[in-house]
Amino acid sequence: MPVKAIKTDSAVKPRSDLALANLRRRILSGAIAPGALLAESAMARELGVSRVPVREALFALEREGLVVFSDTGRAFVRQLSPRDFEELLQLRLTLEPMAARLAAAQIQPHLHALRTNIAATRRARSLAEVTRLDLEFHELILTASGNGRLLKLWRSMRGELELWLGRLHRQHQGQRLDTCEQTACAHEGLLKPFSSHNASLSESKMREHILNWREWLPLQSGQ
Amino acid sequence: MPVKAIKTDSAVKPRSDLALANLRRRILSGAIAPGALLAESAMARELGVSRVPVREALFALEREGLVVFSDTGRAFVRQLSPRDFEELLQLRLTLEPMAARLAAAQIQPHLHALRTNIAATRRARSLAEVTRLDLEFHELILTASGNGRLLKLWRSMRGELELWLGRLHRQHQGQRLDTCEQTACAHEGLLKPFSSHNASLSESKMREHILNWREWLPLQSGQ
DNA sequence: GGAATCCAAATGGTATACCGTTTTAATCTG
DNA sequence: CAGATTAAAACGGTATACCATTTGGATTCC
Repeated sequence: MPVKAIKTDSAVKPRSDLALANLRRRILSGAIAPGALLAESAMARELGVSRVPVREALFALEREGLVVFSDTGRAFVRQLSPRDFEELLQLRLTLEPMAARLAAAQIQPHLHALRTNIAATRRARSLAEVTRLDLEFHELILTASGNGRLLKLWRSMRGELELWLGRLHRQHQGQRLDTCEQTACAHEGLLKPFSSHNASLSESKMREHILNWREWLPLQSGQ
Repeated sequence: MPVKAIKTDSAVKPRSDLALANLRRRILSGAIAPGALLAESAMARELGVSRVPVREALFALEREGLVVFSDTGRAFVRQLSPRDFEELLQLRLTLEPMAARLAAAQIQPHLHALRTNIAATRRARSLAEVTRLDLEFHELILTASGNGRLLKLWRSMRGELELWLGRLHRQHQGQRLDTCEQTACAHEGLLKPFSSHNASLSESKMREHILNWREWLPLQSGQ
């Protein structure tokens, strides 16, 4: 055993991860407005790190869809139009039913996590929490599909979804607090065809579920 | 007019783009073997630039699927298994028929480019060129779909496809030189339902086309 | 001979510094 | 006052340097 004392495994937090988490949180919470400039120097100063990790974080955020770069290399908080949201929905309507079909055959090991998620949804105390759990439920299905790339594609859209939903909720505070139970029920309904390993029914139910979900949303508003 | 002489618009080549293009070419051509370590310092020395632009290029290549990072941050040339390729095909079978359906309504402005592509495919002199034109044809459809995110998702898979196909061709040199005409014909067949704006037929023909294409490939081999 | 140990070289993460370009705003011009 | 000009500040791209960790192999030990 080395004299050097205990090796703490690692637990070394890269500063770029710190910057990433910080910026992501502030963008999703709306603390940084859509369209705002994310200057490397300013962010670095705020976070007490150098520009290099900030730079990496910005690239990562671009991949998540939360940030866009101008042609001169400046980073801005992503702005979304209703059109953007429709595009995302179109993709969900293709990818998620596919995931549901694939997942039906091998859902067993994931059932516990799914049920836990539904229970947590019922106990959720805020719209933001319901949204997070909702997306998590869907991501669990994507995971269960067994197609790693499919999951990756979904994750690359998740940031944009959260961005849009967060802004939507902030514009309609207090409304639709019943979403909690509705979401839980809808997800429970999805679980049935999964449990019986019915692939084609899982697929069509998922498509229907996403279409319904779309109807619930207040669709107006821009940015 | 400024005294300072002519402003050459820009034409300033970022060194990171140079590094990106160089590495991409060498990886796709097989000059750098699958699984090989891509050390930042070595690449920087070779290219005569500092590590910073190399670093950026590596991140970009990771996004393209040509490079993977170990948990300690080292970059390696991507290795692909038959399973990976099957996942890609599953996704193509979902995304491209969808793109075809959407594109059918608004294919008009893209017909010329598509026909030019087919003509070029007929004149292609190497398997690599056919592959490039083949992928370009499909990317044109994705573009015509009008869903920008759909195109982005496709592009994030394109690198992996090229990687796999390149390796496959190098293992079966000289075979299937008739692919040239076959590909052109298949693509011409696809063009018909597009021209008549038949969305559902475009969709199913595209699905069929991809399935056929899969059959043509020599499926064995790993890495 | 095989496994644990240890050390030197290699590697990645990050801070700092420099430079050309882009922005921005103040100034000038009509 | 509106538009063009220009100069200063801000910003991004990149080179260099330093440090902690990782790696790979030589060495040691059993």
